Amino acid sequence: MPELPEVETVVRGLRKSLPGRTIVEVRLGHADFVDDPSLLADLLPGKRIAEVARLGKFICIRLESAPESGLNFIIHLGMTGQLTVCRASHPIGTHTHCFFALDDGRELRYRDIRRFGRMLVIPESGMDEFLGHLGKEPLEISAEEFCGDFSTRRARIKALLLDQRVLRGVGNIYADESLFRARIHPARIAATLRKKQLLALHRAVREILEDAIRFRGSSISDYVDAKGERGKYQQRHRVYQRTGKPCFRCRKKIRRVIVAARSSHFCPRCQPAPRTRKKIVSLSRELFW
DNA sequence: AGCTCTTCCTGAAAGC
DNA sequence: TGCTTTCAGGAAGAGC
Repeated sequence: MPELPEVETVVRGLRKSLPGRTIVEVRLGHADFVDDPSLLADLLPGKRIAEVARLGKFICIRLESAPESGLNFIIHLGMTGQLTVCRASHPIGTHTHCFFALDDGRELRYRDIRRFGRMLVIPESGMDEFLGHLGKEPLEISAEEFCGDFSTRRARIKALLLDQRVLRGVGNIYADESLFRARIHPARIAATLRKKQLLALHRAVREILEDAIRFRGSSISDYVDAKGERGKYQQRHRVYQRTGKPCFRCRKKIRRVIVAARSSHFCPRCQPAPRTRKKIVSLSRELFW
């Protein structure tokens, strides 16, 4: 699934071919995930691509066309979205729903098997409001800000890591991998963590994401970059989808539990279960240990 | 505030 | 073998 490292890899790829190109035609197929399909088809043709950026898990393609102010073409890949650039003659894969023809004979294509993605156009003037719904960039947030944002929250740490209003870009894979690196159990209440643990987590999130970007992301099922190539970080996962396999640190079997309605993988020895009240201690043993 | 459940969707995998 | 069921998950919304 595309999370920050995968989206960053796609964005870096798009940056090599899109800036300077003009979109000449928009063709939409089964595109019910587009907020306003006719607006998209009306506004994009004739627009020149100025730059490509990443905002959390969103891809932001900035369009310019004097004398109007800029427009932002925003894409979220959801679970199975693929945004690639290829020759217009390139064979079309199944579930390819959007085509954006460019002025150099190539096409920006969007393929999305489950159609959990999202596409919208936002004028430059609306970007502040859009960004207001998103938390801080995990690669930019300082240790102080990170500790400040987490230390007062009574929610489970895993739920907060996944909450895009807290940090933008972390998803299930990197939340689990970061918690393992910081040796924190996913069900721990954020406010009960020691400063030292929050600092370790801040650092772990950053290191894991940077490492994953270096390996061009994780390809679990459908993720590919802008050239259609798979990532390699899935080979380096320490806990994610390793249920029953030995921990790389201590050899204890990796466990899987549901936290924040998401499967969460962790090492029961390296990431000790949260303390619980006596009454439910046996239940908690069963769930977390 | 924070949790759980539901919805969207398809394909892989498990169950029978 | 082949059909049916279950599950996975990012995000948003409902309800508690």
